[in-house]
Amino acid sequence: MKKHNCIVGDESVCPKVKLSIQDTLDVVGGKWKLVLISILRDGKMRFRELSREADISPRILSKELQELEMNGLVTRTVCNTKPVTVEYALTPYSDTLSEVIIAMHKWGQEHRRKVMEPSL
Amino acid sequence: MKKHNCIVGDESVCPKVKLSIQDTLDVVGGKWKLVLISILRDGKMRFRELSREADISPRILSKELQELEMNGLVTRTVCNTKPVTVEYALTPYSDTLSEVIIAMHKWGQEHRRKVMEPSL
DNA sequence: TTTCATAGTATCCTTTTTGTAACTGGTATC
DNA sequence: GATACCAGTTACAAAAAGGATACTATGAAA
Repeated sequence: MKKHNCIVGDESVCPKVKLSIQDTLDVVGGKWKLVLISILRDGKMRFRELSREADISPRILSKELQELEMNGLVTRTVCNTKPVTVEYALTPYSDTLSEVIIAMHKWGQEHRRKVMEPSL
Repeated sequence: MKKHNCIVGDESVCPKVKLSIQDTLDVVGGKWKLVLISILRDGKMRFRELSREADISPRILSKELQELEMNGLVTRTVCNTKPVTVEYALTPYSDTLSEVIIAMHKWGQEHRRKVMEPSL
């Protein structure tokens, strides 16, 4: 079978792929982060909007956004509006996740199509 | 901001991206599935091997493999060997996940590189 | 003054996930 | 027979994730 181009030689199989995937999952794993990012790709959004859009409770949303902010994927901007509003937007760095998001988007679509096939 | 090509018109933002991502996460979300698939891309492997390779306990591994098998991503083959061995291998369908896995692999590598940057 | 909207936080609870350790059953080896 | 390896399963525990509800604080509108 095809081996990956692996710089470090070791035990039996290169650990880099496994590690890389795990690193990625550490940052955008879980139920919500990629969903939130994919929603924010349509443009910045306020807290409540995002909450409604993603159908996620404030508590979880708050936590997820903090984590995304910590990892430099999202910015939080407080606006001087009538009731103070807060805008969340993607950072340029988050663009590096485009491939991942697009790939998952495409796969999800195709998979649904496949699963929906009439009793094949 | 750019809108996605959306067939169904609705509330405010197209739900298809969100749904597609969630569909994907339903199948390969969680801590292990993508890791296991990425390991199996190097070739079929037996239960214990996989357990050691991924550093995952038999209980979890068993459950994850069952779910992957249910979703048509992995095959389970019992071999008539001295002590019975069981081989797990990827299905052709799992190849459709290549883009996702490669994208996550690349991103994880790049992200680690970025995070490791000496006190930038 | 009461009410509503904003952006969260606090509290409590349930569900899901993950892990550990021990154990089954089969075959082979010592 | 005792031991060891394989592929799991079972029972139990711990932790993480997720969710519901209520609440804070601010300011504007009714």
